Amino acid sequence: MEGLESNKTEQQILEAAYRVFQKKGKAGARMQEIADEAGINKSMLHYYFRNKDSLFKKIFLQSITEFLGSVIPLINDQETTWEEKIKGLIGHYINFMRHRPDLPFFVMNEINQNSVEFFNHLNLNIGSTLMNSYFFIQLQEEMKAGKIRNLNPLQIFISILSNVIFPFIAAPMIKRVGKMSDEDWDSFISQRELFTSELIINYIVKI
Amino acid sequence: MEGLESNKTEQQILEAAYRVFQKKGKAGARMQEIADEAGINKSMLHYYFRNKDSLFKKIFLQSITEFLGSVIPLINDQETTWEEKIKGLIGHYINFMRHRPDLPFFVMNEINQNSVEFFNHLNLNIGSTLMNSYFFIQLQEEMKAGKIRNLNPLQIFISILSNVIFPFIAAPMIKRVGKMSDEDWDSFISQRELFTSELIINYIVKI
DNA sequence: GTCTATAGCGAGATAGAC
DNA sequence: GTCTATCTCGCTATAGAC
Repeated sequence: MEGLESNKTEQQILEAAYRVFQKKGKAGARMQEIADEAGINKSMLHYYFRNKDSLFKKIFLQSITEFLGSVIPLINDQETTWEEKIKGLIGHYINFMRHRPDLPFFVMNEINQNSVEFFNHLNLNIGSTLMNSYFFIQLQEEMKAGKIRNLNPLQIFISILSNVIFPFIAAPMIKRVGKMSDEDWDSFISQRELFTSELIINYIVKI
Repeated sequence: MEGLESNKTEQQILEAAYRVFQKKGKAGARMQEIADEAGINKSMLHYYFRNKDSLFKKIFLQSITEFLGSVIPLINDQETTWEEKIKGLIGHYINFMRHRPDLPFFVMNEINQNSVEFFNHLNLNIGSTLMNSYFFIQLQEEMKAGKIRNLNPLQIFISILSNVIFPFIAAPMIKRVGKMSDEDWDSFISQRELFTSELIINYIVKI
């Protein structure tokens, strides 16, 4: 029973820390705020996670894994065409960003802030995974066969991310510039999914 | 003479604050670090700018103006076609990001952190400027005439920004994934300029 | 495991000599 | 205008009772 209780507390802290760190960043987050958000005494944070740094590290690792890890099955799916993969990636990230609008910003911000060593240290071999992915192989084969435009697959992949993630990062600015209500924003994002799919695929296939 | 001296000191502080705030963000920046960067005694920061908040406000306002203001002449140029404007925008931002890779990230981060009121308070009427720009008018006319695809001009504009700015925001991640040296990165960015131009224009013109 | 009280320190801000 | 010394406060972290 004690074990369960402690797990519950620990879990509440983690969930609160997840929200606060992503919203405020490491430097801007306050241990007191995390404690309040969790409805738990501040000293419990230290009891379970020793200090701010190690709590942050846990959250950051979880965040970056969610952000990058979720695409791996998608890009290595043997059953889908490259075109379906592109649509799948765009749909996945639109959906992801709708639920966690702060996450990619948080991840990239902290990578920029903390030394690169820290980032290298948690060795997520995303690199080779992406460059050797079935998605990239498919694209290269189609290019060799002259069926699609001859392009750098990494540029294609970055374009997908750019078009879907950036709008969420710039959301406050876009809402203001476009004088959008929350419903306007929702439909803008729905439109964006289609827009991006067509934008990218159209460019790739045109000879 | 005194006036000149003080201006010089003030200027050095501003330049140092510009760099430090953009790199570390408001919460992460230290007054001591700004002073060191400027080669100037810490108390001088308070002498000239009263406190951290007001120094930050100055830098933020300058940053957001640089970021948004520089495009206004471009999108309202009466002498260029919509196609030239797109190429111009892409070229401008690639060049801009090369010299100030931290700026857009900084601006958008602080907009997210600080309350929206603060952002509203510095009323830069970018909104109506963009939506009523000559660029948007040109696009709408071409659409009405059936010469280009019928699209939301704001989606087009956001796509331009996304494809050019996001890669710089995600630079450390991209470099790592692509195992890039600094020269690799440079050529990736050069390639990106062409890629983005073709990507966008190709989609717009295809009937 | 959970709480209260408090130590310790870093950072922003000020006082005051020059 | 510029410097040194110092105040003050907020935040992380710990001690210790229960």
